[in-house]
Amino acid sequence: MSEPNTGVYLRQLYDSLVTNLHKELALQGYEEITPSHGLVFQYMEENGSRITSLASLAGMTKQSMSALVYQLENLGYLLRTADPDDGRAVLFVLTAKGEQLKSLAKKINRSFEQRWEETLGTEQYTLLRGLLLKLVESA
Amino acid sequence: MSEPNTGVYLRQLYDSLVTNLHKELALQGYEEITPSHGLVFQYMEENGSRITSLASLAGMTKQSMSALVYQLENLGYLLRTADPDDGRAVLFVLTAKGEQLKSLAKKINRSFEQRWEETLGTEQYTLLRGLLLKLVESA
DNA sequence: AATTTTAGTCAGTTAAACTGACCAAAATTA
DNA sequence: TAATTTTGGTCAGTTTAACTGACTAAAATT
Repeated sequence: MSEPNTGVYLRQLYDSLVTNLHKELALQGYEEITPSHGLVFQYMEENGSRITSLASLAGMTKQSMSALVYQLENLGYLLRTADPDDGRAVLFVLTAKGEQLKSLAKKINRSFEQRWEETLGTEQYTLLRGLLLKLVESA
Repeated sequence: MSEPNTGVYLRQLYDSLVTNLHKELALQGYEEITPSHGLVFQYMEENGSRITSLASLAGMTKQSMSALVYQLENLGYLLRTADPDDGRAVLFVLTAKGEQLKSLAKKINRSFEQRWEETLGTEQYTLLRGLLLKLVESA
């Protein structure tokens, strides 16, 4: 193979992060949590989110997002409440269990990224993040 | 949301690359090619690859890889030949159509990355690639 | 008041992975 | 060299996570 494209690097790094996260979560008893559940935690708003808004943030259909939140609700990570302002809508909020998982996941990812930071040095790692952010924002 | 982790950036950028690639390929008539087919093209060796080796490089089971190469064979991108040195094995090689697709995909990705390079400037983009490579290699 | 849009569900489909059981050829070991 | 184990691959069936289409009811618009 000649020069691998940047995409190959991006994918490998992202995969290693996700694999690590779910391996660690499984070790700590959260075996039922899958990568796609992560999207829900990532996009949940403080005072509750609607399926439609989660779906649009995560870039998937509301039917698919509906399935994800239904699973998380049944597993006790989310609570379904009625939206006081809109009789059609449903608001989901994180339960205590949900908050716990979210902060554990954050911790696991932070410590994994710590290894990246150590590999490059803090300065270079900050630089890397800045460059990535610039690309994300330019899209 | 507070500071997004680096993984979020990596995923967004990778997704945009893949989405662009398959949108462009579809426009040029390769609608039948899916992201997972890309793994085959990425890991194919010059003088033919075995299912087992492709599977291991791509990090999936041989059954799954078997399905992918079967599809690509039926679509005319791969040719199945017997391995002269091993009666159990099968060698797949790219057909002319397969080579064409591979080089088109490369071109599309290169020009997409070109936009990233323009956003950051060549120097910073080279730096970014170097940092990513360092992380990939440290794994 | 009638119509259209929006939030969400139900039902069914598809894509892409998985496991388990198996066969035949090759490699290893006794 | 014969018996056993490993390896390359297939077949059959399952699972996960997405999808589309058709629908209901509430809200917003005309």
